[in-house]
Amino acid sequence: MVALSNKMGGGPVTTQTAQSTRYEELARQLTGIGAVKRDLARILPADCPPGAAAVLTVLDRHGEMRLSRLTELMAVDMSVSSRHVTHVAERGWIDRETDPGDARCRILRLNPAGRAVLAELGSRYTVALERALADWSPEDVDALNTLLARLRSSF
Amino acid sequence: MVALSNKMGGGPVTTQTAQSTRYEELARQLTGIGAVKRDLARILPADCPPGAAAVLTVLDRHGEMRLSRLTELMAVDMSVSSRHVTHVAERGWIDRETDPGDARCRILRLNPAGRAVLAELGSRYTVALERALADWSPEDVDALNTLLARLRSSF
DNA sequence: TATTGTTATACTCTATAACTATA
DNA sequence: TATAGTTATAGAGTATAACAATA
Repeated sequence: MVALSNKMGGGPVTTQTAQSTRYEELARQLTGIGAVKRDLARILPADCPPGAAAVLTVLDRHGEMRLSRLTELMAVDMSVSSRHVTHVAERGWIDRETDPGDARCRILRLNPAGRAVLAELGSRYTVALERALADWSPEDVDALNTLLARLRSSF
Repeated sequence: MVALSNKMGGGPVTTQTAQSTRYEELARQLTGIGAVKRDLARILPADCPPGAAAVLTVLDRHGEMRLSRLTELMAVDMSVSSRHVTHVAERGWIDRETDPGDARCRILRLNPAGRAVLAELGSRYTVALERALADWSPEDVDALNTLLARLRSSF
C-alpha cells in the first residue's frame, strides 16, 4: 500500500508534494460537490427535506430497524436522526411499533405511504440526473457510484 | 447518447427501471457522501468554517476577482458568499481593494496570512485523507477526482 | 433604470448536553 | 448504573427579499 501510494498514475515515482496535491484536490472536489447536492435537494417535495428523504431511503434499502441502527447508517448523531424520524412519522410515512424485546426501542418501518413518497423522489432524481448526465456513458455513472461507495466505506 | 444510455455496463440491453436505478443510486451516494464531508469539516481550524475555507481555496486557484465571480465559482447565492468573504476579511486573510473601474465592486485578493491558513488546511486534509485512503491506489484517487470534476461541470 | 453588494429573516442540518424511560 | 431515545439550545450553511450605492 505504501509503495503503491508513491506512484503517479501515468509516470514514475513522485514527490510528497505531488502526493499532497492529489489529496488536496479530492478535498476541493468534495467541497465543490456541495453545489450538485444543493441542486438535487431543490427538486425535493416541499414537505420532504433531505434529512427526511435519507430516512426513507435507508429504511427502504436495509429494511425495518431501531433508531440506533438508523443513526449508525446515516452517520449522524442520534439527536439528528431522531428529529428526521419524527418528521416522517408525523406525515404518516413510517410506522413505529414498540420493540417486543426492549420497551425503550421502537421498530421503524416504511409503510405504503412512505413507499409512494420514495417512488416520487426516485422519479424526480432520475429525471434531473438523466438531463444533467445525458452525455455520460452508463459505465461512467457506475464507476462514479462504485468509487463513491468505496469512499464512504473508507471513512 | 440515447442508445448508449440504454446499455448496462456488463450486459445486454436493459429496462427503463434499471436505468432509473442507476441514477437513483447516484442520488443515494451523493446523499451518503455528506458523512465524509462532515468528517473533513471537523478537522478545520475553529475560526475557519467550511465556507471560509472555500473562499480561500477559490481565490488561490483562480486568482483575485470580484464578489460576483466568486459567487459564480462557489455556485451559491451572493448573500452567502458575501458573508463568507466578510468572515475571512475580518480575520485578515484577504485584502479588499476598490475596483478602479467600478466603485461598487472590490477586488478580493488572497494575502500572505490567507496563504498560511490555506497551507494549514491542505496539510490537515492531506493527513486525514492519507490515513483514510491508505489502501487506495493513486490511480483510483485520480479517477474519483476526474469523475467528480466532470459531475460538477455537468450541472 | 439596471447592476453590485449588503443585510435581515427564516429554514435545514448538525452536534452537545440535559433529560426521561427502561434494562 | 447503563442504555435508547427525546428535546432544548446553539452554530453553520443556505436562500429570499428588502435595501444601499453606483453605473
